[in-house]
Amino acid sequence: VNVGNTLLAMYTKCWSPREGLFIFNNISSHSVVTWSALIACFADHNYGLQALEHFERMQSQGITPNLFTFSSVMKACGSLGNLNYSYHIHDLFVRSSLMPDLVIGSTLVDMYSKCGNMKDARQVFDALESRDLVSWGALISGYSMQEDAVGALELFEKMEQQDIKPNRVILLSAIKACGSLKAVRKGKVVHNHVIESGLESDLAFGSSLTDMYAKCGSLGEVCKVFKGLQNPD
RNA sequence: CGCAGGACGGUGU
Repeated sequence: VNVGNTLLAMYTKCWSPREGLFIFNNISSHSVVTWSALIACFADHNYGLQALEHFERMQSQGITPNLFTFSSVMKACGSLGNLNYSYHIHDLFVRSSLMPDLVIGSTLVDMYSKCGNMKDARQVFDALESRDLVSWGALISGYSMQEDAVGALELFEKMEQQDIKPNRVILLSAIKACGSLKAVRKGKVVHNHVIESGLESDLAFGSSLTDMYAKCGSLGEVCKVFKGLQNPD
């Protein structure tokens, strides 16, 4: 069977690593696109080691990684929590002379966060030339995952100051941080963002808000969330 | 003209 790059590219996310590898093995000629698609497939399914292995193999075939390759390998480093390889891939990227884009930027932030290295995550974030909600979200949920609720809320407030509207992912992390800090006042502010964004009916917020208010000891607010009441004022 | 890469909460296991 010979499957074209286009087909490979189209369905990467639907395939298990097993299927992805099978398809890859049945393609007669490989390019950076087919290699990257395979590595992305591994990375997506938390097969970090296989992603790194195949990245090494790709390089040994003399194929030069592109932005797609790098972002997938960085994602694999994050899921493995492999800080050494993270430094390695970051270094390779810098020396590649590829121009970093938004995806690379937030992937790096996420990679260092998942390795537990918030210092580098923050440094990358601060150095980004442009940021979108994913970049912000990667760092905020990084702080949140590392149980640095203060860091998460500080960043959230920085967003508010810049009038950047938080999205679902960011709000979820902020709510979690408010719960850890028992910051009920801030929690209500975040709750208002949720309402303004029309996300109250999202079931994820029901349980996160309930958890947050419960940790804050605000049982009245818990009831309101349950009844799906809007904030009167 | 399509076409491969990025952040995900609570609970339980």
